[in-house]
Amino acid sequence: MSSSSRRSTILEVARLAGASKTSVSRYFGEERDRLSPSLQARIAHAADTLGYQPNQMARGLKGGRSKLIGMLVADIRNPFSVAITHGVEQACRQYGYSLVVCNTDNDPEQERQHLDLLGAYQVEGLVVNASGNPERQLHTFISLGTPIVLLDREVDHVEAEVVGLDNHLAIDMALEHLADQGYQAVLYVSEAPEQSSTRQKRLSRFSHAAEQHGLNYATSLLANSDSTATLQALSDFLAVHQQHACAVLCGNGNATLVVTRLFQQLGLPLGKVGLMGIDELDWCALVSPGITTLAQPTDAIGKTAVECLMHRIAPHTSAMPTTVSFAPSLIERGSTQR
Amino acid sequence: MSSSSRRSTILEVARLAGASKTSVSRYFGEERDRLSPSLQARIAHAADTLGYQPNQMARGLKGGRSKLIGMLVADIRNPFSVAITHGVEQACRQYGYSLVVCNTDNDPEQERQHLDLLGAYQVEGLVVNASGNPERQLHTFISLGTPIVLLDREVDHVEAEVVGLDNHLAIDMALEHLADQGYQAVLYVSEAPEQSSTRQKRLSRFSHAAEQHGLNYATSLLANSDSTATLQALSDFLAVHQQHACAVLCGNGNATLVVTRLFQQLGLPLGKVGLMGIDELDWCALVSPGITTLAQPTDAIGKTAVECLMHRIAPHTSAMPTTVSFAPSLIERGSTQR
DNA sequence: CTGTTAGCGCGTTCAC
DNA sequence: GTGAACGCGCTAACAG
Repeated sequence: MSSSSRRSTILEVARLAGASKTSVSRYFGEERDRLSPSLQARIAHAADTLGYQPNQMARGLKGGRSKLIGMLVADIRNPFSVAITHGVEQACRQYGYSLVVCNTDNDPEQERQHLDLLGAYQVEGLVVNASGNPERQLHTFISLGTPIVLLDREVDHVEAEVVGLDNHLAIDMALEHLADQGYQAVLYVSEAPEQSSTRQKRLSRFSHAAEQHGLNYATSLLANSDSTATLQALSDFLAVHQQHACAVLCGNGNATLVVTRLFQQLGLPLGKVGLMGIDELDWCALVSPGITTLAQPTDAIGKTAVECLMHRIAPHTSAMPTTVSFAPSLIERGSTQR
Repeated sequence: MSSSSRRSTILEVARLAGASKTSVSRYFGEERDRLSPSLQARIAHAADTLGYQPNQMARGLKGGRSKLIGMLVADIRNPFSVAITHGVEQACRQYGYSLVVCNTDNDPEQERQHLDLLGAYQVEGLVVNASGNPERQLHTFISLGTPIVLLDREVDHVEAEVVGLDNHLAIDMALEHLADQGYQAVLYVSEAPEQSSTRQKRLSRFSHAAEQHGLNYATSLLANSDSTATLQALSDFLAVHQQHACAVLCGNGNATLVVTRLFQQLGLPLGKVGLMGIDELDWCALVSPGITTLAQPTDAIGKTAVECLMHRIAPHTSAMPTTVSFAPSLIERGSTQR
């Protein structure tokens, strides 16, 4: 049991190859060109028979190059977050970095802890989908020269690139589609906007744009784990506007889930009462006649976030934009077909 | 810009506190009792004003204690995997460990790379939801004394705890439920079982148990990205057994998704033709009249996996079981109501 | 092209 | 209780 044969070190490889530590280090540090072919071969062989692998910890110690990117995710169970994370991870790997994903479960306290940890592991860059307002900690990263990218949510007083959806455009597209389809009254359902700049933007844009389109409208905020308030808001809305064609616009995937449940509880006919959501979900096509959504380009968002980081890690001097917003794409289904 | 004020070191804290490195080290190494109260206060203050944080890299270098757990996930976009990952992460944090999650996208090559990386970062334990058969690499971890836990999928020739669902029980429960509901013929739809011991077990148990229950049955394997073969299999099955009450049992969440789409394509009435799936999904209640599922205790599975690791990292001498299987819970809905 | 010499920041004896 | 000295595995000068 547990023979526990130590991991072999650079020194052992060097000895076995009849070379010096430096040469071995160079061999693994992408500087092979500087080594004679014969030396390379000897080192390669030695490393192979010893099963040697450079110790990243030690490596990071010297140059501060941990080859680690940290990512903070507010809610890993949200399919949208998962999709983004997937994109971020792919991009990191492509650049030779590994990703440490920390889920905060929307808890600022966990967020703080995780940020400390990521600092302790010397991450070279940070992708932050904030759940609170960890200003102070983010500032220490910034003052340490560690690049930060904000994902989907801004953080007060923290200047960093913000990568995400073009929220104004998304709301505009949604309302335009709903208006085109002949809906005259729209209820916007959102999760609590306090901690999310994105939710705030969508919400405020909604009122603005709804007026522009000459639509009747109202908004409703989702309580944490109880949808009765929204149920009430929904039936009230339908009652008030019974002579109009009504629709509900959901601010994100979770809202869509909750509202769809409410539609079923109330026995509302999808389409007759319109339903549309921001964020595409696996099952939107399955709830007949299908739920119309605005899909976010999650891979592009994730990839862009990492690219921002890389530009700052190895400064390309090219000035980086301060905000990168992507356009959603409309996936039209029966739920907005009257 | 980028004032880049270095991260402060233990030495600086020591100086500012008028103490020695050792004392500071002890202070952060859970040996505070050995320090005089006044010293503790001085160190605390110094560390605080300097914003000091022990460098995990350097820490790990000496004793090999990276305080890192590595996790390999075959498909991070599968909600089931996400749920498990969530459980694993929670448990790690609880034990003071951080989790490095690596997604392999079911690609053995990525799996190999990620394993090398995790090794390089000196993870103290490994939770593996394998996508290939990385025997060799897992063995080097084992011979290095790094504990491994297999999640949901076994790996040939690798002896390690396997944590997951009790697959036999799950299939038995499903068939019993279907039989109880009066279904007489069941089609089992599974993803390709080659690389997954779990899929194999469910599949083989299915035939066995179906016979025991005196059911007519057949199986169909899902092609990667094309469901026409399964569509064919499904209609054939229904045609052959048209005088029987038919049902489809889906081997996992993805199968459920695909089959539900097929039901809609074929206009099959849910319930009239039964549908049941292993893995609970957000939307199973939404596709009316609801899809009956067997839910896995994902948090418990994740937590147990980490506990196995911890038992081996800090040996409690208590012998650990070699397999931990959990029972699923039946969530009954309209799709199995004739 | 290659080897030598210093540390990186920290934990750990072992003395005081 | 406390501090000095050494070494973890590696990279970065600086030689040769």
